[in-house]
Amino acid sequence: MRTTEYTRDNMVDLLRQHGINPTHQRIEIAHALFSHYGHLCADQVMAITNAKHSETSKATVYNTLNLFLEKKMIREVIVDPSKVFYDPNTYPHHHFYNTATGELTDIDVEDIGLTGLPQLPPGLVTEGVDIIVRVRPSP
Amino acid sequence: MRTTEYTRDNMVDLLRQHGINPTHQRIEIAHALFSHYGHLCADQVMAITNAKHSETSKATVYNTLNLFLEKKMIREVIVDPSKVFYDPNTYPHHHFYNTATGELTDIDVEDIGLTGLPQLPPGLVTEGVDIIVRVRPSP
DNA sequence: CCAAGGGATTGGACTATGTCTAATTCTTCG
DNA sequence: CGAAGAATTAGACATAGTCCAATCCCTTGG
Repeated sequence: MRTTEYTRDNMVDLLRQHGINPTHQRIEIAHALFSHYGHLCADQVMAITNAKHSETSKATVYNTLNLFLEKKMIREVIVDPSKVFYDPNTYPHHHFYNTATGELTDIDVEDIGLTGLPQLPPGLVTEGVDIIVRVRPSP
Repeated sequence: MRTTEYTRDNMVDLLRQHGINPTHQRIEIAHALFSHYGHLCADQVMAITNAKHSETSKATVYNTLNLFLEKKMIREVIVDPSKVFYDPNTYPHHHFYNTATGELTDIDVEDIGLTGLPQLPPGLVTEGVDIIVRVRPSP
């Protein structure tokens, strides 16, 4: 578990560590993602970065999120057909997804035991395993 | 594993078993899903049902797929941010997802051992557990 | 300091998936 | 037959995300 504070200076370092040129917009977007440690979607990221003064366009938000993904600085979580969540936690873990509220909660990878994955067809390699536990309020 | 043939007559029975009034369009859509045993998305379903004569509108395709989901006659698989796959196999199982080709392959639930799911916060119940193994061609 | 070049950002048009609505058609049944 | 209710429809609409050409900005060399 990370204990770093998510200052803008630390964001600059983080970006550099991932080979990303730290620009104003990228710093703000990284800060939004990491300081609201959680699971934001693109429009939430945009709302947060533009809360005070509108300074980042939709195109840049999407460009930047995709750049972060490519450089593996963040991860995407696909649980809702209508939008992608971006997860600043790249340490292996899984998720509870509350289908009523849309809330995502982490499950530590240590907490789940997974055995007996079938062999892959030849010529394929595993990119990752996502476990999503869909939950809802009891009736 | 089902061995039934997916004739239109059998589709009528299947619809009735799920409390769905079997209309022409619903029979065709069920037939498309079950005879192409696999994982289709809405536009593929529409293309198949309208292959010979165009007789089913986009609205009906979506209405019907959502009705089938509601009645638990099929399942949705959310792995691609841009579209939903519909899965006629409602027996518990998981998926390989080939991120390069978009291909989905079933993993029998018996083949995977899953232990130690963390306790749910009170007031929540589990709807289901989806395991997605993302794979890609080895480089 | 200035100018050039290249990367970053931008508005806005565009695409694709999916939803909504009001009008129409189909089916059922007295 | 005729009324009522269910199903279907075309097309407008909503929304997430992509694309592109124009502009901006930052760095570097002279």
